[in-house]
Amino acid sequence: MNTVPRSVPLNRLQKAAADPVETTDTKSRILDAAEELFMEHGFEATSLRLITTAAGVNLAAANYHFGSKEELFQAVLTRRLDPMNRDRVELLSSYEAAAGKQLLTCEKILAAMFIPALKLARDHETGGKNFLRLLGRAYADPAPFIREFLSSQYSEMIARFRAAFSKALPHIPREELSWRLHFVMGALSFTLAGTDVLKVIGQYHPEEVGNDELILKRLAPFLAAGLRAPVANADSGRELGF
Amino acid sequence: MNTVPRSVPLNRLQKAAADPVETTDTKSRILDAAEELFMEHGFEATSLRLITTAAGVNLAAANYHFGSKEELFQAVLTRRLDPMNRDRVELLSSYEAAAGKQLLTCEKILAAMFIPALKLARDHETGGKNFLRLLGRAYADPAPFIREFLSSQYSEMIARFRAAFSKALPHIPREELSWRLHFVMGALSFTLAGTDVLKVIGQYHPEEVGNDELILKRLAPFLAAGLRAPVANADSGRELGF
DNA sequence: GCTCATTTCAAACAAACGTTTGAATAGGGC
DNA sequence: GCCCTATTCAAACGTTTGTTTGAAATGAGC
Repeated sequence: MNTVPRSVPLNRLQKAAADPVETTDTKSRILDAAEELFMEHGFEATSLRLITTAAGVNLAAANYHFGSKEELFQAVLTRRLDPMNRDRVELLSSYEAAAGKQLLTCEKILAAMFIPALKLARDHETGGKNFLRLLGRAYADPAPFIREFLSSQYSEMIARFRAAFSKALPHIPREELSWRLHFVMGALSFTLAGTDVLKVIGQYHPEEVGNDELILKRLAPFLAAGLRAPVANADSGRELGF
Repeated sequence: MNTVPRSVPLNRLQKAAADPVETTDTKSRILDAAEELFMEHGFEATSLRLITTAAGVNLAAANYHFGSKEELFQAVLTRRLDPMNRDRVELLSSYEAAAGKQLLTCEKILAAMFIPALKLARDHETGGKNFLRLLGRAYADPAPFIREFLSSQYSEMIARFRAAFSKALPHIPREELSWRLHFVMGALSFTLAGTDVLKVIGQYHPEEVGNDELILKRLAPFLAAGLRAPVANADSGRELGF
C-alpha cells in the first residue's frame, strides 16, 4: 500500500493549461496542497475535497495514499519536521565538538535551533515558509492527536537542547530552565506562525514580514537575554503587586 | 432582540438532579458552555449541538440569542476581553501617575499587563482560566473573522503599552521595540494557552501547572531581560552562522 | 500480448453540520 | 382575563463532511 508508485500518473485534465509540466506524483501533490491549505485554514476547516481539488487529483486518492485525514496531516508534518529536528541535533553536536572543553553560549545553542528552520524557509521556496507557519499553528491546536504527535516528534530534540542550555547556564535551576525553554519555544513558534499577527501589534513593516531571517536575527538576542536573566526569588513580584 | 429576558427560564429537565439550582439565564449558560468547549476543541471542531447540550438549552437558542456561531464566539471573547484590556490600560495609567516624573521600569509595565490577567484567572474560578487558554488559542487561529476581531479589540491597548515601553526603553529603536513587543505577546499567549504543552518540554511539574500566578512570576523577569537586551547590529548573527 | 498488482475514478454512503421555521409557552402591562 | 412580546422547543432544511465501494485504467515483468 505504501510502496513506490510504478509510474507517474497523468491526470493533466484539470490544470494542463495553467501548469503544463506535472512532474511530481500524486502523493507529493496531495502533501503540497495539504500543507498550504492546512496552513491557510487550519485542520478542521480544511476539507479533503478542497485539498484534492487543489492538487488536481481524485478525492479518493487522499484516503488511498494516507488512510485518513488525520494521518494525512501527520504525514504533512513529518515530511519536513523529522529532517529539521535531526538537523538541529546534529548541528548542536557539531558546535559542541568544535568548542571542545569550552562552554557554548546561549546564542550559539539558539543558533542550532534557528538555522535548520531558516534552511527550511529558504530551500523549499514557498513550501518551506508555509510549513513553518503551519507548525506554529499546530502548536496551539487543541486536537489530541496533534498534541500527542508533536510531543513524540519533539521529545528527543527538546531533551537534547535542555541538556545543552543546562551546561551553558549552570546557575539556573533545572525547574526554572524548563520554564524558560518553554518560553523560548512559545516565542519562536508564535513568531513563525505570525503572518498578519503583526497587525495586532501595529507598526507593519512589509519589507520585513515574511523575511524570517531578519526576524530570527531579532528574536535570538531577545531570547538569549531572557535565558540569562537573574532568577527571581520568592519575594519577586510582590513589590510589583503580583 | 437583545433585551433583558423577562424571567429566568425553567428548563431543568436535563440536569436537574446533577445541578439542582439553575440560577443563570439561557444566554449566560450558553456563553459558559461555549467558552469551555471552544477552549477544549477549538472553534471549528465545536458544534452548536455540543454547546447547547452541555448548557442544557435548546439548539435553536444559540442562533436566537447570538445570531450565528461566529457571533457567539465573538461574544464569548468580548465578555471577558473587553474588561480585562480596560483594566490593563487603567492600571498602567495609575502606575504612571504614581511615578510622577520618574520612568516606569519594564517590570512595572509588564505587571500592568499581567495583573488583570491574573485577576481574571482568580476571580471567575475555572471560568477565567478557561478563557485565558481560549484566548491563547484564538491568537493562533487562522480564521479571518477571529483575526480581525482580535486585531480591533487589542489595537488601543497595544498602542498604549508600546508608548509606555518606548519611554522606559528610550535607547531601543521604534522598529526593534515593535518586534520585541510582538515576542512578549507571543510568549505570554503561548504560556497562557499551554495546558499539556508542558509535555512537549518535558519536566512536568503538576503543582505548578494551572497555577498561573507562579508561571507569570517566572515569565516577567524573562521578558523584562529580553526587552532590555542590547540591540543587535547589522553583523550580529553572522558570526553565529545566520 | 497476457498477467497482475497498483493506482485512478465516479458515485454513493451515512452522519453531522449551521441555520430556519412555525407552533407552543411564558409572564408582565393594562 | 386578555393582549403582546419574548423566549423555548421539536422538527426539518439543504449542505457538506470523511470515508467506502467496485469498476476502469495503467504499465512493468514474463
